[in-house]
Amino acid sequence: MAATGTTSDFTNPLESLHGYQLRRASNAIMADLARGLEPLGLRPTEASILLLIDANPGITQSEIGRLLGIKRANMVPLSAALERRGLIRREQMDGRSHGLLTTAEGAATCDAARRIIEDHEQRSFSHFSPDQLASLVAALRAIRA
Amino acid sequence: MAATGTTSDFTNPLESLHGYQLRRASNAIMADLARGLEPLGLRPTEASILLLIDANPGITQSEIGRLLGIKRANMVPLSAALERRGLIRREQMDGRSHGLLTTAEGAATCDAARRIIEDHEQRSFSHFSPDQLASLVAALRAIRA
DNA sequence: TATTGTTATACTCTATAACTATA
DNA sequence: TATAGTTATAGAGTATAACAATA
Repeated sequence: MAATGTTSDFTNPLESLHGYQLRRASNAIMADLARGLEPLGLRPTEASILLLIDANPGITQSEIGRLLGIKRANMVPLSAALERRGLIRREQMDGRSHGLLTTAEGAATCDAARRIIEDHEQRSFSHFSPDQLASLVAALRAIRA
Repeated sequence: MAATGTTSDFTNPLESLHGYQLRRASNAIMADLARGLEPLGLRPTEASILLLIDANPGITQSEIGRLLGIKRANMVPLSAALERRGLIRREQMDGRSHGLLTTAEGAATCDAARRIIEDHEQRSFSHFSPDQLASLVAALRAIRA
């Protein structure tokens, strides 16, 4: 075959691996979302934490970590950054734990993030039929568990 | 509801996002594969490079990077580590590029990696029907593009 | 001019160990 | 004893900018 540039002259044995396909798709999706959120100064992880606090006022760092699969220790700089930027605040709970809440600015930023995420989801997944999407999500949930 | 520990008392708005499901599934899969490859002293990225060299003797670093989505600059320490361990060797091509080849030990390690990866794929994806797997791969490829 | 390999560097995410204070 | 928050640290992966040598 002539080197037209449309295909590769190399064989990629990874392409037949489902795990590889999953990783490449995930990386592509996350990179696109990161670009979308950039104007807000939020990374995907920070946005996910903000959404979770907004939906669960008073939730603790540890609880967020459990829900999102983020280690307790790694939650510290993440929530500290959101607090420093005035997007969330802390409220003492029982002496060893604080509940997290969005500030007015945080709630507004959260709304903006939600719109960007929705737009991103539309762009990324609107090509699929409802049936295809349902079976995709079912597969992804099964893989996670 | 009583706090039985079987469900969460919190609402997770991320769960309805396909991108989030994709990332969590990808992270779970890659963590499992990393555990499987650990006895070989290979990380998933290193194993993927080794497989690609074994399937394409003489392939260059830059070509591998293009196929796997790894930047040229980031390929340097990766192939250097494989060479230092005696799993691959370089062969001068045209003065500015070298072809990469697996050594005998590298080919053997590659075989072992392939077996571990196959086992991992079986464990992770054998629950799905061929139809489900085909539509999953089609979806993941579409998302990547 | 474009490409290969390289160095240097920084950022994001993840992981573990260990400590304090509180329940 | 278990949990919440924290500090310190390390390791993967990814990103950009810049350079020399070569095509």
